[in-house]
Amino acid sequence: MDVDVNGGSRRRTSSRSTSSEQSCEEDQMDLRRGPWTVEEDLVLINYIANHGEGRWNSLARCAGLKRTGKSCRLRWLNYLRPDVRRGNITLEEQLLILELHSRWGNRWSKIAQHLPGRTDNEIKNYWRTRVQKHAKQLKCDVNSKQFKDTMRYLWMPRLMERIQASSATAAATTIGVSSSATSTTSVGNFHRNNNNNFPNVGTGHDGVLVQGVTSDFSGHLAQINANYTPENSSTANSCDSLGNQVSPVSDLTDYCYNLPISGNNQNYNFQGGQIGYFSDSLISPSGYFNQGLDFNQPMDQQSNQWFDATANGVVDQSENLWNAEDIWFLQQHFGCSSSNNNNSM
DNA sequence: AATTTCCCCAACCGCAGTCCC
DNA sequence: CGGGACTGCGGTTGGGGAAAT
Repeated sequence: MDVDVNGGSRRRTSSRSTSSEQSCEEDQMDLRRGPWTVEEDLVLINYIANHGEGRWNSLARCAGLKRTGKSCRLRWLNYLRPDVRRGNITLEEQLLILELHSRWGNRWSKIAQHLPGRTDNEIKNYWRTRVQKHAKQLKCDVNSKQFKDTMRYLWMPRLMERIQASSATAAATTIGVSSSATSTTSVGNFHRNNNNNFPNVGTGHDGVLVQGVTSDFSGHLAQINANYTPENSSTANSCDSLGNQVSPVSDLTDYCYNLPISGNNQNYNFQGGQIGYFSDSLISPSGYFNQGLDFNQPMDQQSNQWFDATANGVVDQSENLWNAEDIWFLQQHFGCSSSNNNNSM
């Protein structure tokens, strides 16, 4: 991401308008807009390869591109730059986006700094198309506490569990041992590790005070990301036709999550990865687990009618963040009603 | 098969911040 | 110090492909 890492990238190192730049200025008439052509891309790539980036307005003129400097900059940074990472957002990246967005809000460029190769535009699009869509499905405002808690207590733990599961599977595969998602790896055993080598999260990076829920969760993130690179991501192990990495499970959709849950109000154990850290490090959303529900009662006995409807495919579980049990849970605890059988977009 | 609707994402726009003259 | 030029950021739009009807 293009940021003022040292406060100096915007600093002009030469006088505003050199003679060579001025000689180019007559080329700036009838500016083009809209999609870039292959020829334009090549011109821009070649010019930057020879002259470097920056000074976008003069670059556009001198390269002979009938584009604004802003357009050239955007095209380069979001598409042509060699280190732009293409393909689906991986689970790790999704988790990181959710975590960082919960901390910083719509600071896309800042979030993008922590996802190498991803652009602010891409993250922004991801958020708008995926996250906000699910908020609408739940008829929650994406900025509401309800939805944020939903992300924190359902979505993010789920992501972590999926990452754990795929990591365990990959590891077992590597050593030739069959494995299942019920690995002995316990998410609940994660603890803040300030020695992690993922420096950007969980350790007060950027002057952000990381504490409480965020702190501990960031510790988990740090663990997850300590060994993460785009190359070794457990979920980025396939490629599309262009050779770009594509996550086989890039969305929060198809995972069958196993409730019911422990009846303890805050010791909220999910099958699979053990999410016992809720009781220690995460603050239970007020009252969410404390409404007298019998979690030990089978889900389908509690909500037969609705469950049947979802099980019959009214809810497209392959494309929804929330499976039937989740939505039931959300209805019970958050007052969010599912709109999966319609489209509120 | 044709049409409509939905969804994704590249690109644009406006604004604010920064730098230099 | 003010103003113009430039850059970067976040919000928004619209084209095109996919899915649904």
